[in-house]
Amino acid sequence: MTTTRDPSAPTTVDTRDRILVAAANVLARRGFAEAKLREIADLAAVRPPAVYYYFSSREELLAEVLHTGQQRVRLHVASALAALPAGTDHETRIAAACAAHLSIQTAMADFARAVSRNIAHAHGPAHEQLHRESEAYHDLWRGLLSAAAADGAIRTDLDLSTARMFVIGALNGSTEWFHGTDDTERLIEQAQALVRHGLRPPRPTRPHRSTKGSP
Amino acid sequence: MTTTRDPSAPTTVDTRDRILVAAANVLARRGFAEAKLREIADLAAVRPPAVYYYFSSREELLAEVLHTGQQRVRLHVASALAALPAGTDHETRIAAACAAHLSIQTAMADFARAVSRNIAHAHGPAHEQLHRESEAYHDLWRGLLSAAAADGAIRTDLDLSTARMFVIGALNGSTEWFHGTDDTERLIEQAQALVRHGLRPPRPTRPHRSTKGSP
Amino acid sequence: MTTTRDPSAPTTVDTRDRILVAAANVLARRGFAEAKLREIADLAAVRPPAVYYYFSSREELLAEVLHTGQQRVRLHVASALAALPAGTDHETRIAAACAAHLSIQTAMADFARAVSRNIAHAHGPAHEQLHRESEAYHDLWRGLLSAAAADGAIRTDLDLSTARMFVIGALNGSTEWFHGTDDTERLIEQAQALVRHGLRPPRPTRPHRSTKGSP
Amino acid sequence: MTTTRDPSAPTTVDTRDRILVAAANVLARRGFAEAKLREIADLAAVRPPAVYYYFSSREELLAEVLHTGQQRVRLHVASALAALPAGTDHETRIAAACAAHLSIQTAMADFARAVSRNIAHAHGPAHEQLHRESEAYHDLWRGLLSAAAADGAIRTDLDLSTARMFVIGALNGSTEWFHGTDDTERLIEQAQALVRHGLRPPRPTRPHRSTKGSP
DNA sequence: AATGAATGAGCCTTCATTCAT
DNA sequence: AATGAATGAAGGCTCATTCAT
Repeated sequence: MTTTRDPSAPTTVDTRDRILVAAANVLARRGFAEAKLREIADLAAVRPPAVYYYFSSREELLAEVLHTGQQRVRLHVASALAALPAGTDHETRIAAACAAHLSIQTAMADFARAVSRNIAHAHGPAHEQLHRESEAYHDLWRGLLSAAAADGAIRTDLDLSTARMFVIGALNGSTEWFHGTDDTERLIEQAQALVRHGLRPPRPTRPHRSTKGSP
Repeated sequence: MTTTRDPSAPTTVDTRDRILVAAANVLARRGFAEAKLREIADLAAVRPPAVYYYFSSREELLAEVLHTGQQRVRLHVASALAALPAGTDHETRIAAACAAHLSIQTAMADFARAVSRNIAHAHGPAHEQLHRESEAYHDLWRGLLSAAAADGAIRTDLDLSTARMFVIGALNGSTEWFHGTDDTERLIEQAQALVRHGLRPPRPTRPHRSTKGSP
Repeated sequence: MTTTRDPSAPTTVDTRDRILVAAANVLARRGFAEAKLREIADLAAVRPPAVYYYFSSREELLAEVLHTGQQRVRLHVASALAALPAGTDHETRIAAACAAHLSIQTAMADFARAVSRNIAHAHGPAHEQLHRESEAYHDLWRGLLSAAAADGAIRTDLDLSTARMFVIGALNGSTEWFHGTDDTERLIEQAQALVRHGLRPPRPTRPHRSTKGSP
Repeated sequence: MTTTRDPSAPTTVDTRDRILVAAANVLARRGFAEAKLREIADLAAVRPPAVYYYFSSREELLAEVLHTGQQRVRLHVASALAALPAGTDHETRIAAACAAHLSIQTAMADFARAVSRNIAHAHGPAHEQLHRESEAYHDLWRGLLSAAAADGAIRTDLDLSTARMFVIGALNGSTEWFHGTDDTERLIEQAQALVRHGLRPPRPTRPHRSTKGSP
């Protein structure tokens, strides 16, 4: 009856990760309250009590999934923007942010879905952390858009806040209908096209050499 | 026997409705699995067993909330489109659909949120129904966009399916950040602007000669 | 929405009886704890609260079913014995008791089964009454057997108490396997044969000089 | 590590068995629907959820009690018959079956009562199993009686089916009135006497020429 | 490093019963 | 004479969590 483990099998570190990944999957599929420790443990090939060796509670495990999912997206987008050559025009920067968001979101689909499908119902201590991280991501976009607007790269009839919410909402929403098996490049192009034209002023932005050039 | 009703003496119809509305609220705030009958009953000012006088189970109650939420949006949008004068141009029709969607979504915020926050986790018999209704709504938009595209009212680089998903996703997503206390008219204008420019071809849509030839 | 009743329909008295008969049926089929007021009411074509117009509680209703079932058997057997000509021999009297028991038991199958299947689990105030009535029936048989024994009509190796329990047990047990559609006369003959030979002493009882002369 | 077990430290096996035995007792006393998990758990000295560690549901637990109760009786009677010397005469075989039945029934009184008092109300999946096991036991007796009848060891006026039902019914019925504190040997003798004479033909069974011819 | 055994807390659901009508 | 509406009480079951090992 002893469940001897293959010595060559994943070590401790792997187990913690297996549990985290399993939790992301279950959390995405079932939702917060329906993400049972039993199903997570099954998926991670351990018994439920094993979870408590790595996480102090179910709540903490799920919170880590959500936080990881959120943070990775923000960091990935931030990296992508940082990697752009200095002086890259606003439209391109925004497009790059879209691409990075969709790219990481697709690559970490379970984590991304875990976030988008459960953040609304988060409560307790985890809620604070999620809110902060979310705010950080929005700050990133806020900067992106206000810089663009300052350079006249966004139509003046648009409210930057509202536009930002719609754009991020559209990107996040794609986890619900876009699946990894589809063509991610194409998804990105479409999103970029919609966003670019949705925000772009009547006349193409002058390549930004400054604030406002005179005609 | 007076014509005025004693507000403290709810009738049958009121009770069922109170429970449904309460369920929508709790379902939106807590999520499917955390929508406890106890909280719903408290909100409806009845004792939990009373729910079973009107609904055969918690599951059925919540399913009705979701179905109602979905259906109302679709019917409202369909009505709005039907009310447009024959020959209305495509851009205007799409804008009207956006307006109707956001308008009803704001008016029935709890139901709308109950849907958008829980449809991903629906399972069992309810899932089927939700999927069907959702499909019907997408059919509506599919028709809207393909008719527009056929008349050259949508940029040719756009994939209609993907564009549709992004647009509907963005509209639905607004339940998460737009609150009834804000200015709904402004929200609608912003959404319409984003969608209009996001989809519109380089040159303004030919004035729609569409239906009837010009004199 | 008014459920007007056909004036020619059964009157009050009938309703009470319908409920009682329905209760016997449900009690026999489901058992005490599973005999739900709802099913009884359905069968009696009334709504559950109507039961309270005729009976003070579910408990009382079910108790009346059990008591009625028990009492009718005893009274029927007593009548049958009383109807025998004075001086009837013991074997014949016992056979007559068997016949009467099986006969009424078959005729009131639901009541009889309600009793035999539930008396063991009776508790509370009803238990007392059932026990008393049961005791009265056993007294009847006690008298029957001890009179027979006194006249040498029962084998001396038999313990009258034990024999009585076995005989009554066998008769009652037949409700479980004998159904009204079978041949009741044949059932009675078989039971009489078994009991007669089971109790009879090696040499046929001297006819007590009564009915039949010897060949 | 000592060979003596600490009575206050029940092992797994003990717990499951304690629960089963407790369930038999409660099932016998209260009946199927009134056999509350709480009372069973109390009797087994565990908390109610512990039951679910060993049984998948209350229904399954109770079903196992009933099945065990039925099966043990059949197996015990079958063993007893198998242990008889080849060529044992029919009357003796039938008497041995009666003895074995009453003996095991007394030894496992709670299980036996659980069966006899609840089998009539069994329903659902459990009913099937109970019916099959019951049928197997009746098959055993059917063989016993028809073999006897074939050798002229049973009165020809008896219907074997009906006789079998009365006999088994009488034996089973004794759980209701015979208690372990009474003299089981005496009970068996009485039952055997009743059955023997009830079935025996006018002239003693021809010795069946059984094992060894008389000198 | 991980588990078998067990439990406290809590929820859905059923049901007998009440009461105004 | 009978019912629609509603409820208090109670039970089965699930689940996160603990702890000795």
